[in-house]
Amino acid sequence: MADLARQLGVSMTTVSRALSDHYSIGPATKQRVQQMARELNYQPNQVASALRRGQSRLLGVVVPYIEGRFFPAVIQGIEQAASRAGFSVIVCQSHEDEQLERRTIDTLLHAQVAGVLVSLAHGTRQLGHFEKVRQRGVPLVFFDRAPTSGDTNAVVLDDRAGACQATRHLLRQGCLRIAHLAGPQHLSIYRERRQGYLDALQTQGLPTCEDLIIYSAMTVADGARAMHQLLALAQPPDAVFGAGDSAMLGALQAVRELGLTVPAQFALAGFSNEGFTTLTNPPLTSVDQRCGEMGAAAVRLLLELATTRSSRAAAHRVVLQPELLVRGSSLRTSS
Amino acid sequence: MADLARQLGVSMTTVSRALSDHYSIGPATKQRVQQMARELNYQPNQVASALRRGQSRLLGVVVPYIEGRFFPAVIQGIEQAASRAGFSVIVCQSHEDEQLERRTIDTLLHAQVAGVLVSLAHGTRQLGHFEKVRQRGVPLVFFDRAPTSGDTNAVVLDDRAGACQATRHLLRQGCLRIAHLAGPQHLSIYRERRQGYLDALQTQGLPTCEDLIIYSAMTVADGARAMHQLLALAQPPDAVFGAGDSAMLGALQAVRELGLTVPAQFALAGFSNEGFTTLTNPPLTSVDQRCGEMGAAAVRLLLELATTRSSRAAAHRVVLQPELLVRGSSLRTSS
DNA sequence: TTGTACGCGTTATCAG
DNA sequence: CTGATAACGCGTACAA
Repeated sequence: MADLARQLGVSMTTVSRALSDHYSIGPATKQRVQQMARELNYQPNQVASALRRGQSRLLGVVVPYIEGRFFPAVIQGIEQAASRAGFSVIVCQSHEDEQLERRTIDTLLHAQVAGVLVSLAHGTRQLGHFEKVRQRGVPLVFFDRAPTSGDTNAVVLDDRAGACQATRHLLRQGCLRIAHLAGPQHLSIYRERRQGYLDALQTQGLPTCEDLIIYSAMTVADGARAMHQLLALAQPPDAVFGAGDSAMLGALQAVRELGLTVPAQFALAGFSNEGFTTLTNPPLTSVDQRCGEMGAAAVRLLLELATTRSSRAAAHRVVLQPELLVRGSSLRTSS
Repeated sequence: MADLARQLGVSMTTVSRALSDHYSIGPATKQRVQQMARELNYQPNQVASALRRGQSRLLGVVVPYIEGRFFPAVIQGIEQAASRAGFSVIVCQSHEDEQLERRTIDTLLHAQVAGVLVSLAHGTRQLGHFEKVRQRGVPLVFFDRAPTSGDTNAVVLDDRAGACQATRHLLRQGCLRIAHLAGPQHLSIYRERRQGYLDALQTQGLPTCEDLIIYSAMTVADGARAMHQLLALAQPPDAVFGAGDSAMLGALQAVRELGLTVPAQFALAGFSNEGFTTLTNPPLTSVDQRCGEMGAAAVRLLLELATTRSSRAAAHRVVLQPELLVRGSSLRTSS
């Protein structure tokens, strides 16, 4: 920067201001400085800048893990939105461990990140480390897995609406008795999805029957097992909505092995739009979680907070509507 | 830090040195300082440290994309190894675009990363941006997709050996005529895998037949199509080794629809150990790419370079051996 | 509108 | 073994 100033016969202050587009610099000077900066291929030292301002152009992201489809896709969205705004992204994993989560938050704060995006580990109970973030004035946004207490900024999915949509779709396809594969009910996403399923039945004035709801850990094997159980009932269902795609994969395999044709005799719809849903035969109808949009929305919210920091206004909570992707496992040609 | 020094009645210099375990500090003093640091919950400002030393505790990672199974798994390995060594990780995507790749490298250099790990975008031809990294004295390691010119540090997989291993496994299972689903031959990984397949046949003294090799883009549909073609031959094969798992998924579906039992009448083995390989029926035998080990090895190599920077010794090239995971699609009970 | 001077929190250098 | 001091590169209050 000193070189630049000398070459132009101005002070470093002027250079600094011209490059950061400060208002008190004449347009002519600005032009000259920026021109020369390009010529000399000047690269501002972001570390020095971060030290001086106490804040970098880095966003920290904490996720439970980065395998599977969901989190990479969200990170993808975060990355894109961030880079558009001139930020880079540090990704850390909590491995579903509260202790590690606490440590990664520390790491990020030390790196002077300009903001933190978090999806909670399942085990997390104490939220003290996030309080610390707030105290340092670093904006904080949760996505997907947010604390239930309402005074936090978060971007979440409307699981209930998605489940309702999927179930109603099955009804519209002419299904009369729809079963549900439910996940562990201590996780809110699975509670919500079950509730959405019930909503859909109730708005149609249909009876809900606990025999048609099977609870499990939602593995492939669980899904297959559940179908064997359901199809052995006196009044077996003619469709199933599952709260996760893996279980639905097992369900699909089981249904076909039991000799039913899909979707004519039995229809299926899942949740999450996993990668393999398009690979099965027939492909699985599923509820997409809008991963990319979620990431983008989280960044937007974060940057908004960063600029209007003063306003201690009520916490924002963005609720994304999922999208039902209808595929062969539920689409009857008649409709 | 000033507080710390005052409380202990020593200088900041001493504190700094004690905390970084400098040799010229008495063990007793070290103890006292570190004790007090813990008590006051002192957190060194990494940004200031980075500014002063011209190097941070950040590693930059550039990958083409983070969707799918492979790269997240490698990043996982990188993250783990890095955090063990006290480094954090910035992940950037090149989106298979040379221009973007160049820009991410700049971003990382500005962030003063201590090292850079790169998996090349497919389109990259000019390697000038990497030369720049070297000039700044920042250690650079490629993983998986490395430049062909030999003077670079890289961790790669022995695709040829993996393919050979898989093919030999099929031979040992009693298969006599093994076909191959090959990928685009302008990509070295697919060339290598084809070669490994040929190696296996040749070492067994078996003839190789171009009719049994089908070239495609390796999609699910390609795999199915290929099987229809192969099984219509006058002398159809009794097994197939595919250079990618997606194609093998299509192949498996096609084979079963044509009425053959797997693995008794027809055996299959794929490459990459994708997530869905355990979900098919029967599960797919596949060659695992040791993603985690690759990440860890890359970090190890990088840190090694960082310490022995002076030595302009020959570039290291670590070649990882893949691991064949035998599953139901190729395992005959007789064996 | 521009320039001067100081400080952000560390660490390297040199002197004790 | 320890301490004083300068410097890393930038942003900003204040003076001109």
